[in-house]
Amino acid sequence: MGNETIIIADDHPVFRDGLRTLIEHIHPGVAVATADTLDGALAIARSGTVRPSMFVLDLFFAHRSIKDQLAALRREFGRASIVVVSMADDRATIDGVMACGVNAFINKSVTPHEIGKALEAVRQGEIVVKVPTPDADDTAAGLSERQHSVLQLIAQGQTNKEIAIALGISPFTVRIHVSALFRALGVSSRAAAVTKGVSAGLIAPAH
Amino acid sequence: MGNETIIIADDHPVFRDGLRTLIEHIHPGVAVATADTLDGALAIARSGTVRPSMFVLDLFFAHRSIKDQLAALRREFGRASIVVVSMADDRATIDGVMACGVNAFINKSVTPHEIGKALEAVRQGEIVVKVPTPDADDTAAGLSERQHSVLQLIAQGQTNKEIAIALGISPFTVRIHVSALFRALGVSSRAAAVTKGVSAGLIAPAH
DNA sequence: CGCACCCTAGTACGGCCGTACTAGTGACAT
DNA sequence: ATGTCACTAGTACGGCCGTACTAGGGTGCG
Repeated sequence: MGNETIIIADDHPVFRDGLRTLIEHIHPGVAVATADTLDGALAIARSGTVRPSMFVLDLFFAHRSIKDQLAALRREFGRASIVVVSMADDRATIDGVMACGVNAFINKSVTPHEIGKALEAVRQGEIVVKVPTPDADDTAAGLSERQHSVLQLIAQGQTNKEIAIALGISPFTVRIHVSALFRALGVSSRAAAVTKGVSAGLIAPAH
Repeated sequence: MGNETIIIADDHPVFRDGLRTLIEHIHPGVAVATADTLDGALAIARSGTVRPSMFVLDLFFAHRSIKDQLAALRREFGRASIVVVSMADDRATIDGVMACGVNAFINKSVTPHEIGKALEAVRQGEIVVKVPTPDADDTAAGLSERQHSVLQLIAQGQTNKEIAIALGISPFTVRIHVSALFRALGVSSRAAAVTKGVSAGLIAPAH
């Protein structure tokens, strides 16, 4: 039977151990390996005689997102489930991660019981997104879709002209969105908008 | 003997439980209570017959910092140790928290063993700052002190003129620092500098 | 239908931004 | 003492920013 192997990668030891205990409790019999880096997890995955059945990965390692490496991981371990856990709970981050072909996104504020249920659902083949406050569509606090896009591009340091090209609209229109965005956030500069956006969980310090 | 009470408050259940297990293991006999909000922790603290000997508090609850409430907590529970745990590890955040009169700041990436040692040291009356990479004085990656100050003020959305007033120097000099800062960060706009600073852990999305 | 809201586009204007120069001071190391 | 580096101050200039107007099209609601 249980030649299942689950690999956990998280650079927060307490959370990592908690996750391990949790999985070993709900899935007795499966082999659980842990690592504190994505590379460590990969080393374990490639060295084993059996391929891992599931990855449980933190999205951020030392402030760096592993989002760019998820697609490659998906290709290399086509049969394995990939579960991403993260502090983030904003729509943009979740969408970006799910678009990489992972099986689940679970916020770290979710209770162990809920995490267990989610992992079980993933094992059954389900695609799962689990956040503590289940509001899948409140993209932002009063921000329109366009304003949210503009905010993300502003956070990347793009000028109005560059944003216009990126969105395929006129620079004049971009200005409208920028002004409306500032009004919505209660700020009056790009820099302030970025900090406000980060602290409000609207955007993530990507890359 | 052990009429000691330790109260843990963290909105991440897995981490919270891990912390509880850790403390119960190294300090068998103490009463450990947990809450998922600061208010919950306060309710426990005020209702108990004995005053808690130690608080272990997450700095962020649902993106909101409890920094503003630390000083009041310090006043109300003068005899208790206050330990702040957080994802953050930047100098600005740590300094801000320590200035509130807490006994310790521990980053969540620190190993359970190190956390245990730190908590023990706090119980002995020590002031402890524990981060995974123990470099208490590399304020920033190549940024001078002035550049770091300027970056923080930029993140607050302040103009060069406002920064000049805040630092007591000429707006012209501020420009010099801004340009140098951009060069150091490899960006060319204030907004990009903020995201870069956040993702590099140089600044925290305060308030 | 009228109203609200979002997105679009443009003009005008004052102001701030960011860079490139020059130039002086103090600290610290070789 | 010579060089390096951080910090200070100023001038000049092109460009981008943010706001305030006008103005039209689309969608959904009562």
